[in-house]
Amino acid sequence: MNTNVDIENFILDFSNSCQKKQKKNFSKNEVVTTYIKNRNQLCILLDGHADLVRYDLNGNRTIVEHFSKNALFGEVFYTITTNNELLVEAKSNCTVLFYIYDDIFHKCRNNCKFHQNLSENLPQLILNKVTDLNMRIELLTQRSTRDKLLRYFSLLSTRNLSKTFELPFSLTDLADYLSVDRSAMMRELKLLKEDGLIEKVGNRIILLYK
Amino acid sequence: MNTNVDIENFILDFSNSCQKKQKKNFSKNEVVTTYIKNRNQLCILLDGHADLVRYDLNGNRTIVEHFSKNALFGEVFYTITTNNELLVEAKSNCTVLFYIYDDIFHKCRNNCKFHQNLSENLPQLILNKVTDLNMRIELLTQRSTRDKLLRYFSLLSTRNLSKTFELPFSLTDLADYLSVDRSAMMRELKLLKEDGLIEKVGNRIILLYK
DNA sequence: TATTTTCCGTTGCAAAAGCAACACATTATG
DNA sequence: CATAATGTGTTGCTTTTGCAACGGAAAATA
Repeated sequence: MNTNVDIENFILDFSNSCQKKQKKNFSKNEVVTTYIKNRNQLCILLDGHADLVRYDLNGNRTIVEHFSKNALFGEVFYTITTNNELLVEAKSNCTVLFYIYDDIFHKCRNNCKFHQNLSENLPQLILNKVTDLNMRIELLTQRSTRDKLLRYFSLLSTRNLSKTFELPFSLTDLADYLSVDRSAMMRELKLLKEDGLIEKVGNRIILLYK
Repeated sequence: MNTNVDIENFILDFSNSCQKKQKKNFSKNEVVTTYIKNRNQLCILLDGHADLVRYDLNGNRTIVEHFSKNALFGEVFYTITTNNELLVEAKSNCTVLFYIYDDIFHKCRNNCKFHQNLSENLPQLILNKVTDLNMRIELLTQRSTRDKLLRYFSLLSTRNLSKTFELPFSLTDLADYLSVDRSAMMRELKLLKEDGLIEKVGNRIILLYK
């Protein structure tokens, strides 16, 4: 079921017709939003790339999610239970729509075209998010750094329909995304190269197995 | 926004009125379903507890998700990209509704009460799942076994509104849920006790800090 | 109730991952 | 363009984790 076209149109409608929204642009490295208890914000990334980042008390930085076009984020999706900072950082110039989730559903009682579109399309958008999160969990449940790398590469390879692909992260960020120590990850990358499983040219990875 | 009552009613409606469904009972340890490519099944757990379990090629068992009342699962939420076995195992007697996702949305073009309810309530149900998955990711991104345990305990404590709570897992299963070695986890549990951070009486944990 | 199976708790040893530090390359920025 | 900031690649050492194995407790089952 390819719903991409539907979703494109829906988001356009959404971004043009809803009153209770804000549309903002951000440049690279700007903070798009910080997660705040009880605010219940819902955001749609119209364009660009951004990361949800957590800074914990040990000083570790974790990239919790990586967002690209049409990704959803905001407190609606996240029950905040710690004092860890959670922020969304723009990784490129990007455009974001902001809503308060409760508004959307209160207005849903009216029968306007916009809200009809909304209730038809939001499930699919959220569903995409769920599958993303499940892929993320599959990554994180790999027991070793090596397996995390291989799983991640295999995912990118599938997504690109090619054994060759660009990393969407710097290596430093990749470590924060896999939730491992950077130097340990570099060591493992070297081993993967030595074992002839991958090649790495700059930002480009080539899978050599299977 | 408390939507629990709505969702209860919706699920009742759902389970009584939809033609293209199956309702089945399972007893403890039975396999509820196996994830199969391109089937696109959607399941609702009406009652009981069940786990989504992955067996990987290294022989590791991972509890990917833990489901309780009203949880959603099935291939709709999961893009299968490996040959790892993914199965849902009943952890107690349970009742499950089975649908094929595509059917649900094709029928949505009609205006029957059931599908109106569906499109109103499914987003909220899925949203609950998203927040669950995000909590899961927060757990898995903890860098050490110790932090995973503490984070998990803190979650259960918040959920129970008490520093004392029952583990919903056997210790063996808990290790598979945190994606760590069981013996290493036991060692860490012992250290937590020795450091005076927790007490453990049978299946019951008592948090001693803060 | 007897017996098999699963789970708990522990340990020694090996392997993996984290930490800290550094040099060098690359990329931003005044 | 000069300089600062950030990212890459590497290494020695320490700590954590995983593995294998075992005995006993508890639970399921015949």
